[in-house]
Amino acid sequence: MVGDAPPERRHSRVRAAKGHGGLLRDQLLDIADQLLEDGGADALTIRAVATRAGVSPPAVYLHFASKRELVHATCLRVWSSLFIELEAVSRDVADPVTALHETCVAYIAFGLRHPSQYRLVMAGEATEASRQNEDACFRYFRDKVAACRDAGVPVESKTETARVLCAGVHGAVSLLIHQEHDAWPSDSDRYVRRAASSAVHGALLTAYQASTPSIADVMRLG
Amino acid sequence: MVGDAPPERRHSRVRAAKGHGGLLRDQLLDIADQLLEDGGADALTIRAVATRAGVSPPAVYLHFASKRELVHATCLRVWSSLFIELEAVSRDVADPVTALHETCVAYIAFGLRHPSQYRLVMAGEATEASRQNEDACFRYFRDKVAACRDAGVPVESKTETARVLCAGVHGAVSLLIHQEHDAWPSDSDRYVRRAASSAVHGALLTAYQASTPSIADVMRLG
DNA sequence: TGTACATCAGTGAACGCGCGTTCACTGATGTAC
DNA sequence: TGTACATCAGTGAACGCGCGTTCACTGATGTAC
Repeated sequence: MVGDAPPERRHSRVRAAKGHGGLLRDQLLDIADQLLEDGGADALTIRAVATRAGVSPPAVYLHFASKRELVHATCLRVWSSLFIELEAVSRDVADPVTALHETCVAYIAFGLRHPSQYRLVMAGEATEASRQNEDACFRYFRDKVAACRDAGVPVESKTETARVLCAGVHGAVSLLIHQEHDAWPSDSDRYVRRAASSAVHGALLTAYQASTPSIADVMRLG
Repeated sequence: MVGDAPPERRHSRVRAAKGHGGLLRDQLLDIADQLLEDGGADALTIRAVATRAGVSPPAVYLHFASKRELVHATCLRVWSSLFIELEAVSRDVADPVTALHETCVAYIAFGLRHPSQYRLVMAGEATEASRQNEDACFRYFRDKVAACRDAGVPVESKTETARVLCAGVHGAVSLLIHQEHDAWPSDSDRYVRRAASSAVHGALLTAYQASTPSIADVMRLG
């Protein structure tokens, strides 16, 4: 190297105009989301967010009282976009079982499309609001199950059935996102639909057929 | 306080006899397991293990080259005890579908009995050996599915079927262990059997019935 | 049987790291007089 | 129109924490001569 390197500006972001400090807040949340995508939950630190925003670490505290609150706000965004996708997908489906299935497909697909975000909201430490969202999600599925029952599908307990259903879709996401991406099934769409179908069939079948399955049992169904 | 407190011995463990340094290794692994149970993965630190063993932190390095290796050894223990329980449960079951179901029950029950250990091996960073164990576990389930097919159950792809099955049982564990313990279903045994039954029914049914489920579809099965 | 010595199972103090967080300060900008 | 001032959006340096890990050292013990 010849000569000194030019002194680098570490904090490159231009300061917001006087009434518009809140602009940084939105940008920080975008960056938090991006960091999750790039490096997982461990990459989501106050310092990393600040650096990528071109700002000093203390600047983050102008908008979030603690790291916990930043993470919390990030989680709320994830839940919100999940709910939007879920609601969009079954809005015009008349058959309640098909609607339930499409909901499951959308749920699993969302999880696989946003693995780090999914891990964060499901496996992260549970704040009060995040648990409320989990509950809301559970109730969403339970209502879909209730619609099936109203249409004549025999369901003994919609809560228990919804629980097993949630276990199925959650597992379909969770199983994959905890593995290397190159171990995923080649036909991702096929896997999603199959897992969703299995969850729906399994949950609804077990809703009134609670005995230990045997081969005669299974053969009769097919 | 009157007078000085007696100088406390920070490292209380009596040193092992000369040829028996390896005794500490086993004890450290027991303690690692216990720490997981008591405080989850975050509580598993070199310092905590050493402290609880009544030993200084560097002593741990006499038996494990790094924290990673300690964690790895802990994981291997977990896998090993899981396999033992899985194999015990279906050894004398003739009906292959029932055997599969009992395997699922044992898997889910194991996960719920050892939540922190389960999280560690499934959600922790994947070492080479831990992935080999995951593979072995998957193959175990796939072989059980193959046995069902050999007995006449129509299964198009045993790999895909096993994948969906694993998703089901994994989800049944994962869904609960990421929640507060007091949000768990009151009748844990009932939940386990129901989830296992759902996973088996769902996976085997979807093994040849891959179309989008509808209400007519479900009614016909019941 | 005595003794020098190698070995073994540890200790104690410290290092460096990245992290969340705090604190005193700054410099531009809109506003009241 | 000029100017003092309050406000706002930040900065820079530092603190304390727990962590994994290293390094020089120690003291008991079995063993060779």
